[in-house]
Amino acid sequence: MNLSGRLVDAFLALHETRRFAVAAERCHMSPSAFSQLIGRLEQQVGARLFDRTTRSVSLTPEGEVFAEGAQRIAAEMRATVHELRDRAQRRSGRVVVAAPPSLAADWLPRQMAEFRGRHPGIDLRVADVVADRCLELVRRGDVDFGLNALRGEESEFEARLLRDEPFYVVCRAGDPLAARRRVRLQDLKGLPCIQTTRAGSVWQQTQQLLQQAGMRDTGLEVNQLGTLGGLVAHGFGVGLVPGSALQLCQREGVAAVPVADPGVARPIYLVKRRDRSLSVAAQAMWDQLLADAGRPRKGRAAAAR
Amino acid sequence: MNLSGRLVDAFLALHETRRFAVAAERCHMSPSAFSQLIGRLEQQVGARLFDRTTRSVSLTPEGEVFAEGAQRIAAEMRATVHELRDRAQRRSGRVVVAAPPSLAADWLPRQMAEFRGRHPGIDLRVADVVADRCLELVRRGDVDFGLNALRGEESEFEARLLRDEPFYVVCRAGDPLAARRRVRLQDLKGLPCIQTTRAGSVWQQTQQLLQQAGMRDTGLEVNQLGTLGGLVAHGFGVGLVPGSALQLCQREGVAAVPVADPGVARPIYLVKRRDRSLSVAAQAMWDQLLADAGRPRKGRAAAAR
DNA sequence: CACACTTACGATATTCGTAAGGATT
DNA sequence: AATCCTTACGAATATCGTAAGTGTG
Repeated sequence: MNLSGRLVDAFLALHETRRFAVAAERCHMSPSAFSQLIGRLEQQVGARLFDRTTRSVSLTPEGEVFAEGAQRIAAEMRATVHELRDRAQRRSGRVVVAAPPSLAADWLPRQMAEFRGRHPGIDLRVADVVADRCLELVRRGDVDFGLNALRGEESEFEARLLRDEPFYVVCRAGDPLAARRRVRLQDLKGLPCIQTTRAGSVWQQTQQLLQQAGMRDTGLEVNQLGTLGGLVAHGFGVGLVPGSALQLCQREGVAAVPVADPGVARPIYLVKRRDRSLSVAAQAMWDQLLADAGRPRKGRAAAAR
Repeated sequence: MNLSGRLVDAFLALHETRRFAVAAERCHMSPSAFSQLIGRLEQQVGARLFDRTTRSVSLTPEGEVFAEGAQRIAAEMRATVHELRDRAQRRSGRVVVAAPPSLAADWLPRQMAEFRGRHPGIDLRVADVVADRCLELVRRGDVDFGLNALRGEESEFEARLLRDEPFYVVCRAGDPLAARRRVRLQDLKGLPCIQTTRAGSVWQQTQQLLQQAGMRDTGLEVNQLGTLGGLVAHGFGVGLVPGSALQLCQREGVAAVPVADPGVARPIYLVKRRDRSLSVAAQAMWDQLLADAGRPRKGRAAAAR
């Protein structure tokens, strides 16, 4: 017993047209092949489905029973295949990406807008989370992939470096540092430092840098970069933030200067579960992000002013 | 694009077992063939459905989408095919037969009981109607076939003679006729006659006979044969009824004597629509009735007493 | 190197189309 | 005689199994 979509379609075609010849044509077949096909169908279901004389074709009582099932089967098949085709063609689907607040503030939305232009049918979502939760979301499958400074366990996650973000010192506009085109870590020695939350990747990375640089710990630790900007503006200290986060703390009276030391940068990885492949939609987004990273960098990260 | 039941089953098997080899065996195939089959499926739906390394097999996001549809499709197919198989095997179905009150009173129920014994799953119904409505029910498809003294239009109906029923004269037990083993029409001359309803086949046939015999019209016309029995018992006249109807008018003080004239009989036809075939269930009943008619007649129609 | 899926390729089975056959009007 | 479905039969296609190949742990 093996019903095939073609068998069902043929049945329905004959049911509707009540003509072998017409139904055969609709199914792109010769009348002969079509007749044999109906014969096979009847044999497979074990009952005659059509009463046929040369004059008329009509359903037997069993045929009527089958017709109802056939319609449901055909509908399910159509729906399922279409759904899948749509996803494969990127005409539908959903992509959920986890990203740190810095990237979620501007760069990622820009990417999403571009993606939406290309694939209007795909539903886009973003989970803006601190680094700590990013890998967790990826692991649980709550997001398709994540943008993160940590690439996770090699065995569990698959990561691709998207780019390295330079760090910036955020200080008061009046600060001597603000006049410089770039600074080095050693220049920061003894300066009061405002930290971001420990859950974020920035803290996890800058913690080392601050100690290397010998900066002074103010004890201030903010969850939102906007808060950092405010504290800096009012003289509580300086901050060390990656380029993409600049916009969030930039404001009147605040300046930013890139840190020039080689190797001082925040990597941004695309991270996915190693054991699961991306949906077609997610893969398209992943590819786009990667392609963008490969493009010659335009004036990203509103350069220091 | 052509989904087949096998393809869907294979998909589900692999989904459940997560092993090509095991799933292949469950589908009675070599691992190789199974692999190719999954490959074809993926090609047909246009998306990769499984992530497979030699170590593990799991669904892709598209595979998960497909899995839901596949389960519905498989369920529909199973249900539809089973339903049809059951009907073809006479394990389910329904038969509705139209019959005149006389046959519906005893003979038909007996046949139905026998049929039910053979095919307990088949739902049996009977429409006990006068001859006038019988063909109408058959025409409208309200019944699968009818038992009737009229065979209907040759072009519209297909009829098979089931048997010829002899007529009986129903009279008071004290009547001189009651003592005879059989009578002839000529013996009835001048006797007061009680008729059955004009809508029934009995009236339609006996009307002629009564005139031939020269009986006297009492003006009495009953709908129920029981009424006829009552009228006869109380001396209102005699009745002329077919064998199968005897039981309905038989009672204390009433006797019945067969009419011996050759050719004086009521034919009982099985009648169906010519342009529609019977359901498997109905055909089985039809065949049984026909077979019974062919069997040597046992003491049907509680002989005259 | 052992296991599990895939690919190659010849064998087999289905399915198709052309053409002849049969039935109905 | 015309129309429409079915059967016959060789051809094309699809599917299968054996066996070799490939990648992973």
